[in-house]
Amino acid sequence: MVGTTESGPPGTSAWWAAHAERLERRRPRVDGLTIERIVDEALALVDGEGLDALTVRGLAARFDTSSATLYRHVASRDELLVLLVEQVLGEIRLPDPSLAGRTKVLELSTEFRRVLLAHPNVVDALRAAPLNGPNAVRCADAGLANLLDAGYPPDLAIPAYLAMIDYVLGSVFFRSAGGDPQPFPPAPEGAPTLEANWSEVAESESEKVFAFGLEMFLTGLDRLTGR
Amino acid sequence: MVGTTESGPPGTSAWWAAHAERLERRRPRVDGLTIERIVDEALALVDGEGLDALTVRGLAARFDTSSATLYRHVASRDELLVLLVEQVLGEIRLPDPSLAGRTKVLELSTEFRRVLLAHPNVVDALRAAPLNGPNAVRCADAGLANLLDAGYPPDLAIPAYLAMIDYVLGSVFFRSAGGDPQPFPPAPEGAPTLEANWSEVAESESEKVFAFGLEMFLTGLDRLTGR
DNA sequence: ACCTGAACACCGTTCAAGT
DNA sequence: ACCTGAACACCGTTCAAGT
Repeated sequence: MVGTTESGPPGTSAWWAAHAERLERRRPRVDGLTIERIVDEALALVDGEGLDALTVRGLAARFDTSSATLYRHVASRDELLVLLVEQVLGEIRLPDPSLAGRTKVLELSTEFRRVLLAHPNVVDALRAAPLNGPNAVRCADAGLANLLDAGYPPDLAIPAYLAMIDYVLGSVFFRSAGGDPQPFPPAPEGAPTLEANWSEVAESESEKVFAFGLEMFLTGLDRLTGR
Repeated sequence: MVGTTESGPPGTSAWWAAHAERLERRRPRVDGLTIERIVDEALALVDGEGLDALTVRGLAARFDTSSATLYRHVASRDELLVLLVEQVLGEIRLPDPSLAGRTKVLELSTEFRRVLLAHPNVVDALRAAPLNGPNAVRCADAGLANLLDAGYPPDLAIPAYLAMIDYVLGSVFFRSAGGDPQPFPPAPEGAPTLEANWSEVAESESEKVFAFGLEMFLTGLDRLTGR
């Protein structure tokens, strides 16, 4: 991308600041492309065909143009991933502030998971770069605030916060980018315990498993804090 | 790979059966290559340079040969990923059977996580194909057996089992393939709650966070089962 | 100043031609 | 029968040459 001022790698705070400036300074282009249109199209492409299908060439083709032309709007494929993630995180609706803390904790976790499952092919991009976009920061702050609001002391709320983020990500892992429909659990041949419980294991709904795990976790927290 | 009998996609039970047969039928090759040597080298490559660096051409180069030659031993890059995953899962040591059930649950989860963190670049390959290899099946069966052995009834043990696998995977997500060193949490600019707790958040050890989450989860299970 | 065809250094995979 | 150079259809990214 010609004329880009140095701003560090995509996704860093410095890059986000420079990005905001670029958006303000921009003038109309003859090709009619904007970052917004490009990211929208990229998300449609990734949702439909997977993260690997997001190639600069392929995306350019959707606009009937060449990769070189796209590079006048986006500095790299990595930058595209950063913008894609921020766009998806923007779909997360924070719980009503007036709700009880524990309810907000449950709701935000479930909402985070819902949005990731709405865009499973984007999940891998979450770790491609730092998560310093406005939407990421907004959600990250709310997550910790909710736990504190629920009354858990900081020395429990903080590890609980970090553990819950891991849990949400793990709960979508096998259904995310490039994932086989059912990689796990394995066929139970040669696995006596799995075989004996196979119908219950195979029929488990991931939604219910997630809610169960979340509830167990919070119940443990409650017991530890004497509730 | 010439002469491969049809056996379904890599990672399926049918494929594993055919794979075992192939290993038995094989005769020495003039190039001196074996699947074992290829997988060992692939793992070294992935551990050192990431999953994306595992290219058929690049791997062939490590044996001073061409990609076409490698394709006489391995049918596809996907097959390589399946074998890589199985190799890594083979490093998981199951807990001593004589230990208490709850202890075994904690130990196996921690061991699973340890092995994944020893090969963070392999983690993504876990969902590339079904997990029906002998090592995967062995570990999967032990995981459920341990929970039942701990005394949790099947209708709790099964969702607990599935939730715990998700949790382990989530706990390594941000440190796995292609992951930035520290993508999360974000820099706390504009995030008042994160900012107020920043030193505690930033200094959290992922090992401790993981153990905390696991303990909370099992404590919740204990309470639900009246313990 | 802005745009882009063509090139560079890569991919996974196949197969005809060699031994 | 076994092996592999060369090709096919792709990548991300750059830049000289055009307008």
